[in-house]
Amino acid sequence: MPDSPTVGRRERKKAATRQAIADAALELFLKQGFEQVSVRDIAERADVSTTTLFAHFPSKEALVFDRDEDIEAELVAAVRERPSGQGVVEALRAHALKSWVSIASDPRLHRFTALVDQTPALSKHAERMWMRHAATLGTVIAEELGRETDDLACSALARFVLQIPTLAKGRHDPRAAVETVFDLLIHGWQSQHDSRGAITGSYKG
Amino acid sequence: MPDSPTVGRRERKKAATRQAIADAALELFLKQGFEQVSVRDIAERADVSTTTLFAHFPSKEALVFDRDEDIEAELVAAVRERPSGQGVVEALRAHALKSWVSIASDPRLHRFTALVDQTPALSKHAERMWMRHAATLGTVIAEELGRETDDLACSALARFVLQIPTLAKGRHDPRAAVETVFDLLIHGWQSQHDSRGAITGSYKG
DNA sequence: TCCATAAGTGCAACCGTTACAGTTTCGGCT
DNA sequence: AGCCGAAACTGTAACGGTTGCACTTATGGA
Repeated sequence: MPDSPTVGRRERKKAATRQAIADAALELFLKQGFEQVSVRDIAERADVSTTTLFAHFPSKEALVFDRDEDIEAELVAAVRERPSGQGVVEALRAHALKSWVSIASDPRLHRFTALVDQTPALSKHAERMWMRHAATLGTVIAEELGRETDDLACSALARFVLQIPTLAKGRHDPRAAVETVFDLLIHGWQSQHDSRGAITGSYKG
Repeated sequence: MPDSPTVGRRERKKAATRQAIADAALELFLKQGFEQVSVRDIAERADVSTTTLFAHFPSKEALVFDRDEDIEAELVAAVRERPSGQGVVEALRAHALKSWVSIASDPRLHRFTALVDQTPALSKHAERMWMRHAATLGTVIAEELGRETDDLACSALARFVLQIPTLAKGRHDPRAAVETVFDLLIHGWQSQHDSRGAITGSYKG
């Protein structure tokens, strides 16, 4: 019994097909580049019809991010199952450091991250992926805090936190970048007073 | 002399062509819906070839946001030409209230905003538009404050501020939403302590 | 055992987008 | 005034992502 109970042959085959498609896609993309591979090539390699391919993935770009749903689930879990007494922001910070940063800097995934970074269509898609999760995350945060589902502070927090992966990407020290931005979110930009120039000056300062 | 000097016939004709295309597009989109109109229809209506159409606009979606560049220019100007002594954040807040909020709630533009809101491809494109401006805005802010071009606090501020249009859209009081989010950016989420639940609780709180 | 239904197939078409090779139109320069 | 290179524009054809459709096959539950 390879899986959890009540998983019939049908579902296993479906998962296998999906995985075969994702694997074929990644392999071809890494070898030839995203633009150089057509969905028909991928379907061929995975031995399915293009119709089936699009039954499993909504677009060519989505083939690369097949763990999309898991990532959202982990994000939600990080907030929902945080240690009692821990604030939502701290839970998100911990999750960001543990999951995003280490994944992004894992040398085994370097070829993957390079592929995404070097392909505009994929970077674009990744960015939109995070924003799609923002709505979900926003309602989860609101729920956790007992606020209205569409509470503005919660929606804003969700959107801003999910900008962080994009913001940290490509920095020499992504970990430090994540920490810095979380500190900014917590304390606000008024704390940005230094000798050079204040971000939040008052009128006639 | 209809324009500024040194504007020859060539440039005027080019601008006219561009405008004709944008006008044709908007007219058809409003009448029949974005998906129901093909770029060939639009080109036909504007009496140009589809090749010409794509020489002026990079995509079908972009036909709707032909003021894109002006909007970015205004954004940059709002920061660069702010009253002396005014903080960057305050300048952005003022610009948001003056330009974005009033445009978004202008009844004359209702059909336009409704079109965008009801067409996923267009909402998506609008959101990406703002993010494209984030890079520019980030460097301008950094420049104004005499920081490194890629200063993290500046990049983050730019991205977050440009989330605000999306965040405020669809709220019953967009103006209040803008104000609230700017206050959050300035003071941070630690200020979110109320009787129900603190966003930034500490461990073992 | 039988059947409703989900998964997969193959084909054809739609449509956004681009390459290409050519023509017309300007604007600067002599 | 007249020439020339560049810019704007054209028409056609193709490419490739995506979808609709009618159909077959396999599966799990009744």
